[in-house]
Amino acid sequence: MREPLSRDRALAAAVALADAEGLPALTMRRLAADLGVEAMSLYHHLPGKQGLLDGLAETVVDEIGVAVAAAESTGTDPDWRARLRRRFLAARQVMLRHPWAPGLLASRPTIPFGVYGYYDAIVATLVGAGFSHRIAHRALHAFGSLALGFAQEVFSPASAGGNMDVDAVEAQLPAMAEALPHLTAMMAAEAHAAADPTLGWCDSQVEFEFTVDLLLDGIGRARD
Amino acid sequence: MREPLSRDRALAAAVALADAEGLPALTMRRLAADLGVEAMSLYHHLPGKQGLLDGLAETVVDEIGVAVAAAESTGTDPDWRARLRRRFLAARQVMLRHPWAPGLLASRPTIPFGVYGYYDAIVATLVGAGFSHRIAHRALHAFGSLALGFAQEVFSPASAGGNMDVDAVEAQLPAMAEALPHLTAMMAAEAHAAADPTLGWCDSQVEFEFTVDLLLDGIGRARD
DNA sequence: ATCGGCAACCTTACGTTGTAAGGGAACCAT
DNA sequence: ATGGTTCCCTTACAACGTAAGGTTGCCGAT
Repeated sequence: MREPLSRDRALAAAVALADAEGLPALTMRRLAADLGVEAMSLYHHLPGKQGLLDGLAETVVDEIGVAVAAAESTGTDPDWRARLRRRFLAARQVMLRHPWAPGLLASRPTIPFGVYGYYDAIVATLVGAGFSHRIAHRALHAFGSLALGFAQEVFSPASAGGNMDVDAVEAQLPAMAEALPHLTAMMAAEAHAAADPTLGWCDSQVEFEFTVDLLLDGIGRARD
Repeated sequence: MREPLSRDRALAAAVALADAEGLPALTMRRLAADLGVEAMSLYHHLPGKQGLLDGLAETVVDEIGVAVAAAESTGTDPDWRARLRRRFLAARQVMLRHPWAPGLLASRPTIPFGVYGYYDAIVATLVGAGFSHRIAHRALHAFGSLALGFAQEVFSPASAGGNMDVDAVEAQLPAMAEALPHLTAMMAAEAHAAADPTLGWCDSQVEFEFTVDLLLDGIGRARD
């Protein structure tokens, strides 16, 4: 006899399924099948599909929590910039493991509980570094999704579920080239558009860190 | 006899429906009903639901295009900062009219065509102001969704579809207060959490402009 | 040993979604 | 008048989330 189903077992299977085949593949019937169980059995442990997705979001946020805690414990750097930077980069590692997570978090109508704790720690760091509440508040907004490890990449919404059809875009590129001289020139100069696709087209580690540093510099200046 | 259906008429009705009742209400049958037509008739003008959503995204982006063009023509300010700022704020006005647009754009697996033109103009402005292609590229990533008029607000995903249940959050706030001292203190000091909800909790014009200025300052410094 | 109760799980069924397949009516050029 | 084209409708199906109720097997109490 198999061990009884449980919320945790269901959520773990859901994460695995989403990792392997994407969020759209996560259906009640499919998840139940993966667990060797009938669809309706899930309802004894999860309050419906929305509850499942909420649980998924919660799981990811918790995973960010432990990743950040681990990163925090490596160095006791008192510099607020370094501390926040480490947090954001640690969060990003989690997002890289779960490409569906950004889209999921953005789609949830309710905020996973752990996010509040995460943001509280950020505010604590800022206030402890001499920031006013006002600037801290604006900093939170300015960070936006970066604090959780992902950038809203309009250029590469592949993270939002399915994979983008690179070939299709590539095919119509020549046609657009002459209509978009500056973009074309920039892409030619930066020719890593197709290479290095981690969370999307160009969302490489370099871009992410550049933006983080830009923002940290900015709010640091806003404090003074 | 009513005038024949058309792609444009369908898209216009889709925008109106999404504006009035949100993206989830936009179903093929419902849209057809609004047009006084049967669901399958839409397939003669639109390639399925995905095609409809693509068309919707395209429509919004085009709307941003005209809004930006209008804003651009008001002043011939040669300052790149002012020009970009005006663009972003104009784009934001469009997003405020269509709260579902950010979520839609983020969920689309393919990039609406007009976005390329929009970004090309941004690059043109930057390069014209002496930016290297490298910095221009990073600037695009740093701007992220801000260039299109919205911020990835993890604090207020109400824009992603339904409305957030403010009361429910309000109810559990006291319980979290002691666990989140810094967040609580900040919210008390900034007590406009519930007030001024344009695109969400705190995403007011002020926050948006603050972030825009932060980024423009930052990339300006990165150029030098 | 028997019974009641209680989980956990399954079976069936319904409404809603997107959409494939084909039918019919109006128009238009020949 | 006729054949084709365009536009729209009718019917049907598979997949989804889930409401309602049935079945199994274990438990402690009698």
